[in-house]
Amino acid sequence: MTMSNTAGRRKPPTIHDVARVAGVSRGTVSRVLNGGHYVSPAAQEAVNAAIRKTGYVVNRHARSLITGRSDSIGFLLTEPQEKLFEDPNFNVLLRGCTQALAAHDIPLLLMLAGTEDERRRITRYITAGHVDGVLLVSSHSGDPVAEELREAGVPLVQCGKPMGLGSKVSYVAADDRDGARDMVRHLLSLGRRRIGVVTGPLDTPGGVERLAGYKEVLTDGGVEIDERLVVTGDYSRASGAAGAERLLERAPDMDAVFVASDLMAQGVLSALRRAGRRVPEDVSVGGFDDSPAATESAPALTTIRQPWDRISSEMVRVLLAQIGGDDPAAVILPTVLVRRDSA
Amino acid sequence: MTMSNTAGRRKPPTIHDVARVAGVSRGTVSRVLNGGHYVSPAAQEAVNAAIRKTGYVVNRHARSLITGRSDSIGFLLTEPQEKLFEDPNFNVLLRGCTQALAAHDIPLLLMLAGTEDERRRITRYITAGHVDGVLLVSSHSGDPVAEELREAGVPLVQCGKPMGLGSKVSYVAADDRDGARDMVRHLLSLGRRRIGVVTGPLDTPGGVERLAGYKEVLTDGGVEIDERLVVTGDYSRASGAAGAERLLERAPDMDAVFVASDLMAQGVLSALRRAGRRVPEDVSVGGFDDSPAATESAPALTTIRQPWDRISSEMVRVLLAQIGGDDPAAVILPTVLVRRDSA
DNA sequence: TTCTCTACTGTGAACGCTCACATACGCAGG
DNA sequence: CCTGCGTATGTGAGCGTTCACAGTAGAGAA
Repeated sequence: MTMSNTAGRRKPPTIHDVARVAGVSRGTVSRVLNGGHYVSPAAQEAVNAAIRKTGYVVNRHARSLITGRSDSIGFLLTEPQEKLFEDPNFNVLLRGCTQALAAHDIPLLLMLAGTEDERRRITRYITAGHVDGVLLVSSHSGDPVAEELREAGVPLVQCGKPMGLGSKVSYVAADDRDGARDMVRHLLSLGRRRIGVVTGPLDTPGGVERLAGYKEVLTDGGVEIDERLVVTGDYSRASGAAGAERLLERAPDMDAVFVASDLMAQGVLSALRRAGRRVPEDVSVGGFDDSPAATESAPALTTIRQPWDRISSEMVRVLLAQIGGDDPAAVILPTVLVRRDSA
Repeated sequence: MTMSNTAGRRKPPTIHDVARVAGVSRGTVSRVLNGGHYVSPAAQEAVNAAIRKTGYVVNRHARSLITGRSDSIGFLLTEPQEKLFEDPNFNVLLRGCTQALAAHDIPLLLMLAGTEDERRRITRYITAGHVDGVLLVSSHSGDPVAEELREAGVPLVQCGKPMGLGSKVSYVAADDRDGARDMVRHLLSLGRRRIGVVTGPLDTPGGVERLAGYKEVLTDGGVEIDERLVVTGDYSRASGAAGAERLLERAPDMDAVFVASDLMAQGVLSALRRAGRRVPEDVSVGGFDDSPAATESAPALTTIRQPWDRISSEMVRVLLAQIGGDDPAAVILPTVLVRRDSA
């Protein structure tokens, strides 16, 4: 990393310049910059005018050097990174977090830890205090990064419920179980009784919880659980198609499928079409996520909307609170059933 | 932005600690950290051992304060941000840039400038010198951000050829025109003669260039340009469907379509299906991008692959070179025709 | 020897900011 | 009158680096 100084950019004004122009001291300028307590209205105004006039922008490095915080936070993805391309939710989340942080004037550092090497590098970077906190996307269980960061005392908020022991780590998640309940209840209300399910990976809380909601509602509704109607996918489109094929093979009388993600549901739709089943006439299909893909499929997917915009803003809120000294917190947000054509 | 210091994180070791442990001075440690010139092998080794022992990580803020560079770069998206969700290429690009930078130990700051407010805030942030350079994604013409940053002397690399006057701004782009040529040549080789085109927005270089390639090959091949076979889309799936409908209406004898993006091509495929045309029997369809969507559609899309991984790494290379003092550079990378089922 | 040159090492200053402290100015109460 | 207190302001120190400069030591040349 060798970068020489760039020619043609002139030195930006410092707090000193502002103080001189405003006719006050550095201290007063600094106080105005940091909330304006103990500053007379006259000085306040003079400083603000001087800031406008000089075009002053605070030098965050100098500030960080003394405050010990970086005023920046990391967005860390430890999933294998193909997920980045397959899952549209990731985009919504990343955008939401970036904007929520921007509102606090905090830059977001994007960190991708696909390989072991990257993981080590990033862990060092974070624990060295170069970010004040971390927004973590990592649904798989046993992720050592989360544990390592937690032990190092780095403020941390996970997206989605962590699997491990209820270790004291903050997280924000949609109510997976309740969303699944809503969908399966909806399928029941349509008169369906042979309801299949394509779950997510069962080492992810989303996979487990959505399956649990499915079983709960069926049991409560007096429908017996048939394990032939339960298959596991990995949230990919292909695994959805494969899952549907397996379901049709094991339970040809299936009249509905609850699919734990929209992407998988797209695969399910293709497989059903190939098998000659009409959706929703022969088989109702319910997805999960309300991703953009949901409206693009034919027929449009009935699905469970996860409130991604709220998830991202809550993640940021919880993280900043934790950085401010609050205890870790768990936030679970309600989902919404979105009725379209597939069920 | 108020963040109190977090409890429970202890002070990281400084260059002083390393020097003490290694039995040398700060200066020597600093020299080892910055390339190790004029350091004896013995001192070198002692310092490295001390670094390992103490777990020292350089404090980038202190370094930046004196060097005047931030050793971080910004990834700036000025497109309306729905593009972020619709366009899978964006993901590939973002990931590629992050990783290419990671190899240089440079963090990437994600900046989204959707609104006017955000634009101003981000421009201030950048011109204040808080990043050493900017990777810019902004295909629309007349983007004032690019101009503003250029005037401020901020090293800048655009993704895609900028529209404006050949102003001296670096960019990295795929060879749009040549890619279009390849595809249309391919369609001609299949015996198609009534070849329609759904272009991108004509205020983007991609839109213009791909259309130019299309016209070039037809003219060279002795096929007369029929303006009824030319419609303009906006890279969205919906605009592809609408475009195909308009084409069919104006030229029912169309036997092929070159679509300027895979996403639009998906819309075209749906529209053709709805109109009862078989692909590729009745109408051949050629896309552009080779996005993940290309293999997911039915039939799988014949398309032009843009070398996104190389685009991102070249963007980073060019930007770092420019930060190092090099002149702005333009890089144009070759595309590849990927034959699948749709043509 | 003495002088120069090269390779290496240590030291003080400075980067731009915040924080703790000192100070100054009313204005109340004793 | 002095004391005390709350508000408002200025000042010095120091955050952890790098950089320029001043050395030091040893080798080779005069």
